Amino acid sequence: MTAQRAVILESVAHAGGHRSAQQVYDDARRRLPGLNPATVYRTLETLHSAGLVDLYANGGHSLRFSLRDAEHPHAHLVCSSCGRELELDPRLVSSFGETVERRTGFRIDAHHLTLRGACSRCSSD
Amino acid sequence: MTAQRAVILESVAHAGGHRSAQQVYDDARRRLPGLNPATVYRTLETLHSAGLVDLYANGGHSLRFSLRDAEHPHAHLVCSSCGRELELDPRLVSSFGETVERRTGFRIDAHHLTLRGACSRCSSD
DNA sequence: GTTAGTGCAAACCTTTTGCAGCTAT
DNA sequence: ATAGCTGCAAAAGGTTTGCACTAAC
Repeated sequence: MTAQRAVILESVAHAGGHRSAQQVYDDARRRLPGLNPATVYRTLETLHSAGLVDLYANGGHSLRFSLRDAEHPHAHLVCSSCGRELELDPRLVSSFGETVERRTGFRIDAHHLTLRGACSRCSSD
Repeated sequence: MTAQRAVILESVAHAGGHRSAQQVYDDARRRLPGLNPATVYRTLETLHSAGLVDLYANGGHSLRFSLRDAEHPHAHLVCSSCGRELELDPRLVSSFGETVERRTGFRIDAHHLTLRGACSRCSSD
């Protein structure tokens, strides 16, 4: 565990996670000047393989990273129109996941669950 | 409606949809040599605005396109391990969607619903 | 001395943009 | 003439790779 990794992991943990690589990079570099983007990506990949960090795609333009929290899987609701992101009650996610598994045998990875649609503000327009 | 658009639309419709821009491009160019990637993207955007084509992000590395089928929204279950794709009973999707909307005000776009996880075969390993 | 991690720069892939030419009204 | 599409080439944004250097066991 190097200084870079510690700083990067802290940055991911920061703000409850859900940060883009760019955000992690900016944040980490503030505390560790000279840090390189490649290091950020490589480290995030390493942390992901180690099961410490989740990654998912929020809309095709960048990867997102968050601390893994095995006890509390959650879904992301991404508004296609304004880009706002909300989190969905984990219980809703798990009960849906259980229903799907019962019916199809398919086990949804709740850590990667990203649902697109329209948030309350945008759908009322 | 130009020749390019017809060919691109056909390519999207092909194989039940869910194709990357690259797949659409390769397929369309086979029938219309000289076709340009920029034209594919611009046309897909146009078709999307016209409500003929859906687009969504599948895994962060490329956009996916499919024919819009307003009558039969469906979710896709993509196995992260073997790549197999299953379709999910639309009724499960809509009831989940209704619950989410009741609780959060967020209206999930069922046309863009792609869930990753492990299929029955792979999760029993 | 071997292995793992880092910085740097360059490559890469997907997507977007500027511009000139063409086609059909 | 005008407006809309297209091809081309170049740019843009995000991510990955090759390579040499350093630090740690």
